[in-house]
Parts: sequence; C-alpha cells; structure tokens
Amino acid sequence: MNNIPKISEAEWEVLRVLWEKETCTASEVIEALANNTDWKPTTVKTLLARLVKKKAIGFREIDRTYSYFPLITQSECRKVENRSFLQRVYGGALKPMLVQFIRDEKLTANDIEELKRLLDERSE
Amino acid sequence: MNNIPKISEAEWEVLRVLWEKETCTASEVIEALANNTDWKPTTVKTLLARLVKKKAIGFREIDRTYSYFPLITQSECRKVENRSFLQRVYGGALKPMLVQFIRDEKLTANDIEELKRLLDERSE
DNA sequence: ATTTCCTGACTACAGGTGTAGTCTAAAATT
DNA sequence: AATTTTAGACTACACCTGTAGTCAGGAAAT
Repeated sequence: MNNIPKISEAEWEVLRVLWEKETCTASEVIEALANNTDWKPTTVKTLLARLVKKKAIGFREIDRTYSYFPLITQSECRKVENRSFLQRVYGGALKPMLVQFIRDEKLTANDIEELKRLLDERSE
Repeated sequence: MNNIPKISEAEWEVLRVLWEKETCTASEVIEALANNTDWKPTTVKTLLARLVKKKAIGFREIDRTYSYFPLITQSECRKVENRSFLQRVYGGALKPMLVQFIRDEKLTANDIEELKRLLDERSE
C-alpha cells in the first residue's frame, strides 16, 4: 500500500483486532472489543464502515455476512505514526525522544539487554 | 498542571514557538511560524485563542497588546503524548516501540553510545 | 479631526471523530 | 405463515480541527 490513510484512535482499536485475528465478522469484532471498551455494536459497525471507506480494511461476503480483513499492515501503520509522532512532539529529533522514553517508562533488565544488543548491531 | 489538555497538531506548532521564546506577542508568533508554515495571520490567532481557551497558554496585556506564554511545559505535554502514542500504536508495549525506532530511524554513533550509557544507568 | 491600520473578538465552514440510532431486507424461530 | 432477530445501509449530531474572513475600537498617521 503506498498511501496509508489516517487512522483515528478508535479505528486503531478496531484494526488491532483485525490484525490479531486476520479476519473477522462484524460480530466477532464487536465481541472482541466488548472487553476493552463500552462501545455499542453500532459504534463498532460505524468504525468498520469508515475503515472500509478509507480502504484500510476490506471484506468478503460469505453467506450474507461480511468477513473483514486488513488491507494495510500494522507495521506500515506504525511507521507512519512513528514519523508523525516524532515530528509533532519532538520536532523530528529521535534521540531526545528515546531518552525520554527510556527514562520515564518501565523496562525489565531483559529489555535493557536486548536494546543494548540492538544498538550494538546498529553501530556496525 | 494536573490536567493537560489535548493539543492538536497545529497547536503544537504554536506551542513550540512559545516554549522556545518563553513569551511572545501574537505578531511575533505569526512571524516565527511564517518560516515553517503557510498560515495566514488569522489562522495563528485562532490557534492562540484556542490554546488560551484550553488553558494551555496565558497572556498579559501590555500596552494594548497581548503577550502570550505557556501555562504547560513541553515536558508535561510530551509525557502525555508519549503515553497515548505508545498505547494507541503499540498497545502500551514499550520495547517493541523502541526496537522499531532504533531500527528504522537515523542515529549517529554518538547517539548510540549515549543511549547505551543511559540504558546502563537504568539497569542499576 | 479624519482616515488608516492593527489587535483582539467573533463568525464561518467543511471535513474528521466519537458515539450511536433507525430502517430495511433477509434469515431464523415459533 | 407470522414474528422476531440480525446484518448491513443510512442518518444523526455535537465537538474538534484546519483554515480563514469580518467587525469594532483604539492607536498611529496625515
């Protein structure tokens, strides 16, 4: 996909379900989201419809019921969000951003080791 | 400030100026933004008014002209944005997020050294 | 003193977003 | 066959956002 559409906060929630399960009917999505949200079924359907319109997801009709599936990958979306977040909040400066996160958020000793390894690879 | 208001993309741009200069008249902000944007002066004034309404900035009248200044710090705002970004895009999982950034974005050898040092501190 | 200009206040307006209700046709149930 | 349930289509609506125009009142210029 060349042109990743803008995904809103609530839409991310829906997409997350589809990325996880690969393919779902509306009611499966509704059920999955019932755990994390208080959304009425119609709300979820609206979000699905909007995602279809944005071409972020597609669907196939099976037996009078739609099965939805993502048309964009999570990794694509993340990349786009990363960039825009980095730009908006840190003016594009990666290091200050990383510093802030490493400082403020929780990391296990293992995480830390792994990140250091990753940084080592990067420096080659 | 306990309750950081939601700052939109365009508003961040304005806030960035105020954080940098500490205090500015509207026309100074307009001028500063003329470099990075194509916004008409009225647009910037609207954004200033909205930020005032959200209590993100304040102003003092001096000689019939307002001098604006931030009421929230950049670091507070960043913290809030960090959290919501991490939640929305990575479901709250910090390490995958860091991994992605370290992999995809540019870092100098120096940056890498510094980050490793920071991680070392963290692991104590 | 009159005109012009600047500043802030108010108004505008389309498109996105969160959140959901209603309508219709088909399917399932009684 | 009649009724109820369901799924998708369409409609709703307030608030946010990007982007800006107009108006009124004092300040500056003529």
